[in-house]
Amino acid sequence: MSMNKKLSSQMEDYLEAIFHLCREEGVARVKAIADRLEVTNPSVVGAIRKLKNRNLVIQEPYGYVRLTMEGEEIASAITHRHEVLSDFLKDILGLDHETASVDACKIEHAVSPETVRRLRAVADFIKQEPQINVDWEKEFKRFYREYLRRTSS
Amino acid sequence: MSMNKKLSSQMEDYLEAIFHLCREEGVARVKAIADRLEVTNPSVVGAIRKLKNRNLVIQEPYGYVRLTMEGEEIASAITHRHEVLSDFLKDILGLDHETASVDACKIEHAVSPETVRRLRAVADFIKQEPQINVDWEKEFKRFYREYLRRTSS
DNA sequence: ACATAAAGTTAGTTATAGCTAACTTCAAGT
DNA sequence: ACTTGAAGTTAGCTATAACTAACTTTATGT
Repeated sequence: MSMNKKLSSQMEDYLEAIFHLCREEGVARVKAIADRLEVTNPSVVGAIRKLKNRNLVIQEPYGYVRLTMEGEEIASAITHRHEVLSDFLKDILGLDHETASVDACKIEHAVSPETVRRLRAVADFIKQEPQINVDWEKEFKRFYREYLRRTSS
Repeated sequence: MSMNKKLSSQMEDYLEAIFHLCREEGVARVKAIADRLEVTNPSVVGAIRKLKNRNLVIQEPYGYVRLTMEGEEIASAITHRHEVLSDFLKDILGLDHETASVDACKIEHAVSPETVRRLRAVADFIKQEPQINVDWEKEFKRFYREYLRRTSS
């Protein structure tokens, strides 16, 4: 059903924000969405109108914003992508939490499902595989320090 | 000097296309850029006008398009990002060349320089580190097959 | 050399997505 | 109950980046 043209990265961001606000506060308000995404209220209103037309959100006039079942499905898929990416950036690349989350936000709109699956698998492989008997965090950190020294000179 | 507001991903794509065409054919033509990016001639003309205003390309009227020194620098940085990503997707995640290149094209506009450096370092680490005495391609492929079997059920 | 095709260009339209300013509705506080 | 401020909304503007249609310039084939 619901003829599904791909969502723009902006619309994905709105969906994701609404998803998290509903989790955290039970409900999403225009103002809260605007604050989270650092845009103005009118921008949020415009975005919600589009998402309503696609049957991804519901909103009683002047009131709460909630995800429809379909919106919920899409939003949790996006959130999953975000988490896989952010975990990979933290656990494998060793980025700090903040940088990992910011980078994941940008990348999450660009990666294919197949790449997400494989990124997750690589992270699991490195962490679980007994043949890789290396303290990844420690050893990669050491390697990366040396790597920077070599390439910056 | 050239006050450097960040380029949009579209402008990055144009620069990159011009860069490759100049490499491959010595020179870039509007038509060739349009074909490569699958857009129309007027779109290319508009993009070139913007890049000219930023002093990133030169074009004699009705003629060839070439990169300025500054354009060349930026374009090769973008190309480098693309190659690191595409290598990582191929060599570490095991994606086929085509998928890796397409995905790299989309991701390359989103990743921070720090993440690119670390992705490259991880690829080198896995390939070079003697402590990881694993035939990565073979072992990860095996792991991923099993991983898919587990998670799809 | 000249007609014709190909390439480049311009003008004008569309869609997305942001903004400000101005207005409406809702919720409190007194 | 009424005022006031916060939240939601609308209208209208801006910028980016694509498109088509129509025009100009350049290149080519006979």
